[in-house]
Amino acid sequence: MSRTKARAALLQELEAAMRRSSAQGVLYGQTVANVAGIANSDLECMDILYLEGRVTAGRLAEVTGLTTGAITGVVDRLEKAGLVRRERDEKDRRKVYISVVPETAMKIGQLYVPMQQAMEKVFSAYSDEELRLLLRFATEGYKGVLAATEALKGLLDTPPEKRPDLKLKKLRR
Amino acid sequence: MSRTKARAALLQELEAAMRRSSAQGVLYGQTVANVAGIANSDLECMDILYLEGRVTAGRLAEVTGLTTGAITGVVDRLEKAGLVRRERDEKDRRKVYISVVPETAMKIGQLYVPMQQAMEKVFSAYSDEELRLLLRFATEGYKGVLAATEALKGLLDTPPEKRPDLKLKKLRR
DNA sequence: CTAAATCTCTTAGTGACTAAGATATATATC
DNA sequence: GATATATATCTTAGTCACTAAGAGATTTAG
Repeated sequence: MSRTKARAALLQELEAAMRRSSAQGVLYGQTVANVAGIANSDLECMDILYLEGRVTAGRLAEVTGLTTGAITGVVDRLEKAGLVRRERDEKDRRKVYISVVPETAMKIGQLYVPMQQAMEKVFSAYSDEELRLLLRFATEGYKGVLAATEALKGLLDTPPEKRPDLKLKKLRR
Repeated sequence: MSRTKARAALLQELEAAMRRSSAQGVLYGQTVANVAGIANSDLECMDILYLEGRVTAGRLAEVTGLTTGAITGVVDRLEKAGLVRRERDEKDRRKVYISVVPETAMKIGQLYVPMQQAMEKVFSAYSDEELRLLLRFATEGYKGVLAATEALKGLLDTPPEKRPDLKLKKLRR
């Protein structure tokens, strides 16, 4: 087997492995939402709030791909559960900032403990240098996926009949 | 800063980076489902079928965490779209095997091309040895997440009042 | 042969979503 | 400063995928 062929096989295995683990990651998230008793998108928004800090309702819609109307519902539910707070922007009173209530949100955070422990255990087998490689990959991978998402969204804006031969019409509900 | 503290910081960064990229992965999947015009769970099932091959309806329910009733709906929609076929098991006629229709499912596969291209580009910057490290990590990470999911599911089966101090009752709808 | 178990499907009801438009506030133009 | 347009969120009506419960079909155990 040639050297390049070995690499191709490696890449394919890698793709499958990543697909599998990311699928399992999705299932973990679903389980968290289930245990917490909140909807999946609600948890997704909590995650965004955790990563981005205080964000506007519109920004949540933008990032999640939900309509602003749906976000109103998400925030209503999260607010009722005491997980977030609505705060009107004093400078631009149309805007509503959503921020987490740390004391309550902590309880959600605890549901990630099994995951963190599992990952710590995995990480413990790697040297600092190896971890830096993984970090580099995660960072670059994120950018790649982000770009790919934008590319794919581009297809949505292209009128269906002009899309490059996917012929998806028959698949639509 | 001590050596262990540096590592702790590295681990934290790594966790954030992985969280971000996996969240973006979820969004990519949502976009695929959107462009294809199928529901999110329908796509998830297509993914499972791709990874596991021909599986029973019950197995789909098990892996996705949906009820068997919901799976009936998923398979109905996928079958109507021509993406899968139902096949009764001749040996045990209660079972229904679901298998993809390759010619049609290919069209869904094409929606992953932007992602594959992005990842190829990322991978191209790594040596074979580095890729092997990534593969090892993806494989171990999968096992870790799988175990963590099971651990978390365990909480669901524990009666709420016996759960280790999460006090989630107030969060339930 | 009967009872229990297993696997999928059906039904009724619920909840989260979209599309469209209402409301409130901000910015631009005259 | 008044009017028109733009922006940000919320409301409403309708839709679709989900769950819970149980029915139907088949297999396995006694």
